[in-house]
Amino acid sequence: MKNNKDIDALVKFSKALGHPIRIAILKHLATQTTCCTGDLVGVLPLAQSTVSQHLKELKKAGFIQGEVIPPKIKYCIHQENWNMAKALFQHFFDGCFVTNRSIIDDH
Amino acid sequence: MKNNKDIDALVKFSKALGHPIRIAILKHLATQTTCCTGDLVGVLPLAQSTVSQHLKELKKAGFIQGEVIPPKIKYCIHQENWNMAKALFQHFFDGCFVTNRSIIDDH
DNA sequence: ATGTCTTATCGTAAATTTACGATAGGTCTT
DNA sequence: AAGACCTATCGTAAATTTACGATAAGACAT
Repeated sequence: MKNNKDIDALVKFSKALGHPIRIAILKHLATQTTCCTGDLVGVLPLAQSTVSQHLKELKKAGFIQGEVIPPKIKYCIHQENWNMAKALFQHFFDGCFVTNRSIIDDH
Repeated sequence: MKNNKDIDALVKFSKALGHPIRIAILKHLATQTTCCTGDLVGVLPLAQSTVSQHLKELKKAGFIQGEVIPPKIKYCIHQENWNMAKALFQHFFDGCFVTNRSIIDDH
């Protein structure tokens, strides 16, 4: 946790994880070999537009990616970013007790 | 990540981490042997009431605890819950991928 | 008791998030 | 070209979050 970019990333990831539906989506995606919006709509107690909105948030955070397979869109975990998020949280919880300088900007 | 209680806890922790000021507070608390509200107010670009509000959120999430040492209140990381959060995130990022079928079964 | 110091809470406005139905867009099939 | 299918986006209302100043609450000192 050395710079502001890491903090921003941590905040970004945390925000995305801060809703039970999005956790559910990620867990579902992680256990499916293939999964499109419609599948999630069928499982979640939400309107299609709302599910799409949550998918958009997860995509914006970098957790997932979509692949167009007409007429559907297959979603899956963005493995690289997933690992990055995992490392960020890990370092935060571990390394929060090692170095720190300025509270706002620890260059 | 077996039940809803874990998911709720994960969401609760994620929400608390979903704001840069709160990350800054946690990082600051983690490196101070002692730290009260006033110290944080002096360092953060926010009003006292706002800092107090963020501290309340962090306390609600379980990340921190306050000890009254008149006339101040000393805050510190709630170690037990901190470790619990760490474990939760770890299991979430790890355990979401107990199986990797992509090698055996494409799409 | 009064005043001081520190922090929490109240009241509020502005911004953001969440949810929905309706609609638009893109691709394939006929 | 028309229709069917799937998903994203738009417009929106309700709920939540964030920030502030003002005020209250608690403990000590005078």
